[in-house]
Amino acid sequence: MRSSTDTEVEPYVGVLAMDEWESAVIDLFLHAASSFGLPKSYGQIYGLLFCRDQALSMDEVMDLLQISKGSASQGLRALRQFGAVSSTFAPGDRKERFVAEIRLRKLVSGFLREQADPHLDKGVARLKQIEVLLQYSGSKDSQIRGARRHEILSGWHRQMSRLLPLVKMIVGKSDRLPQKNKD
Amino acid sequence: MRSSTDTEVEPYVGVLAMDEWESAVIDLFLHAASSFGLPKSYGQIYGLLFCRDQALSMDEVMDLLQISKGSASQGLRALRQFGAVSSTFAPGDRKERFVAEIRLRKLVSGFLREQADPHLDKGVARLKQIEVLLQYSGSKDSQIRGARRHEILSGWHRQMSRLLPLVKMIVGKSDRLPQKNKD
DNA sequence: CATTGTGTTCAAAAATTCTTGAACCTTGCT
DNA sequence: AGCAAGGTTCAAGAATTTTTGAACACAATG
Repeated sequence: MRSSTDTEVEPYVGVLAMDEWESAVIDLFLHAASSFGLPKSYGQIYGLLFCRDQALSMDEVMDLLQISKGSASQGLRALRQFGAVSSTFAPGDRKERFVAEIRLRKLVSGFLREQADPHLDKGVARLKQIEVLLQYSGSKDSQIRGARRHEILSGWHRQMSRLLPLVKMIVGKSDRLPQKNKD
Repeated sequence: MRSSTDTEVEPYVGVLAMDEWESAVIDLFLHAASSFGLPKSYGQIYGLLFCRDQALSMDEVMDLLQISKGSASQGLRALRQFGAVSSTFAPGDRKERFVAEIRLRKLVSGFLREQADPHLDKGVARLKQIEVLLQYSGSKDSQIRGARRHEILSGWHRQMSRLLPLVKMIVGKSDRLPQKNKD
């Protein structure tokens, strides 16, 4: 009574349905994702997994969220990269199943690792590049001005480099809730 | 020797030219902007102003950056909103002139104020909405699961609300460089 | 070793976001 | 009031990003 080729003549909310509150949570993460500059589908996928107690397969994600295979595959891969979902292979089953990471510390540090750290690294290279160009600079005046700007940027870079680890620390404090904490 | 209707038959890098290091700085901010989810033109405009000692008019920004009137206008408005640029009216001149805010603390707090704070506020509303939907929820089981998720999200929200002011504080510390500091 | 179940890739389509520029305000000047 | 300079708006076009789905790869199974 739940073959997956059910029909396509009607709205088809999926054989596997969601509660309204789940849709609201998914919507919340959809908006959160796009405000972080991530594709909306990433947010949806994370949101769905966040709501569920048991791990879901890619098929279930596609079905519940009504998204394509490609989106599901790419989204799950990216989320795993961030450390926002982890996967398990149920013994005796070929399907990979996914669960959401719900420890804020892990989410934040994964996000920073993937998004902020690379930028800081590229920043170093860019600062060096500016330093080089400064030599060729037109007037002496411009050279001095450029040197000042370079100092400022270096200072900013240094501060950001200090801030990020601090954020990772702070967010970790008192992460646990009254509920069970499988750490 | 520097009329603004000069020619349009050649590449036209602008009568007002930039040094190479300035282009590199502008490029740096262009990338930074898009990694913050802001339009690239915002980054370019900020970068240009960041490089300069004297305030620039909108015309000069358009000319140097080769961007349209609309982009310049909107970009400058948005940057002012963030507190990333400020404008002055030179006495006896109708043109508005712009300078970049160089203090990292100001930049960060402006960004957080415009981007993060609104999200936290909307978050409160969303949490309430979820709480409501929870009542209608299908099974008792789903209701309990939903209540747990609601708790988790509330905890996250609380932590983020604590973190942001802290970040604003931390970035402010030792903002000044060897150079003069007009604070 | 052909087949089936699972998941990945990637070019093309769809959706979204950014930029442009012409029309339109507003203000100050004569 | 008429005019011109300075700036804003916003619909349309351009550019970019996201999603899709069909083709592909891989491994386990009969």
